[in-house]
Amino acid sequence: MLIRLDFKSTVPIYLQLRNQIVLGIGRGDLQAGESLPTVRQLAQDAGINTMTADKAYALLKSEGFISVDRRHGATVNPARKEDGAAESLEPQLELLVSEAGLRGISENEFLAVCKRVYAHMGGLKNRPEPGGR
Amino acid sequence: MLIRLDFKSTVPIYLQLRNQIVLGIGRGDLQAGESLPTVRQLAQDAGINTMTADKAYALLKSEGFISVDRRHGATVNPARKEDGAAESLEPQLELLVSEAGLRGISENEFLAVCKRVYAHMGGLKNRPEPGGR
DNA sequence: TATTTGTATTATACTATATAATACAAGCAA
DNA sequence: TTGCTTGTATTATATAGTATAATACAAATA
Repeated sequence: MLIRLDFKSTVPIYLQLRNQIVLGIGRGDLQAGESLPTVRQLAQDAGINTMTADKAYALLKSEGFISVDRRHGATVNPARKEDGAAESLEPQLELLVSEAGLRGISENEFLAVCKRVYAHMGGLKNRPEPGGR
Repeated sequence: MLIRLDFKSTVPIYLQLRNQIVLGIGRGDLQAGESLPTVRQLAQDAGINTMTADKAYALLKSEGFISVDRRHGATVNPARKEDGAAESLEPQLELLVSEAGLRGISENEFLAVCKRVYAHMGGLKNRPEPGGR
């Protein structure tokens, strides 16, 4: 998967890296169970320090999005239902909705954008059962 | 409007301040045309430095959300339609949707949360016409 | 005229971020 | 076993963002 970093951005590199990987999973570029490059490989490809790449992996690991195993390297975790996940979305959405409103975006427009985003994010289709092979 | 700051947070104070004001507008606590406290008043109320409060106002001003006039102080701008506003939402929503997906939230659940948020955000109801006094 | 306003300047301190240079134990391949 | 790669940790250093304090000033107000 191609990682693109913006060194001019105010967003820290390790966070950009983490976000790109999350987006990669959302888009379907990265599948559950798939291996991620080693921290050294990733750091070299992106032209950054090993510890910065490690920081991104550590964050993803702490969020439960990837598993790091010395034998298999880092692998993508399958989506798993977290308690109160929907509720924890609310604060972020409240801010986003408020900003959108100030920019003249109506509720219907907002929902339309959400649906449009889902339409081209093939990575997280509703999986029927986690047990399904 | 009550401003609540978390000094333990990694989110900078000036950003928390800016977000709280945006949320206040979204909720309806602050109406278009309404005056905001002076930077000195706000700084004193919140127990922070004047320049930190100023930084929040400067940001809100640069975003076009408030107007600062030496005669009337800072006032809330009415929502105005920006070109490409809906499109600029997409990157943020893509990330949020990806994160939600990884936390086991389906598209329908996500949309339900959006609607729930809109339901209790009275501040940005679809105004019929900007000219409608 | 005196006060309050937004805004700017300077200096200082703290923290987060990023890098470099190593180091080490666990696992793997020869 | 030996050598290599892995994730991870440590230490040191540099830079930038954030926050504060102490002033200052012109514009506007009372």
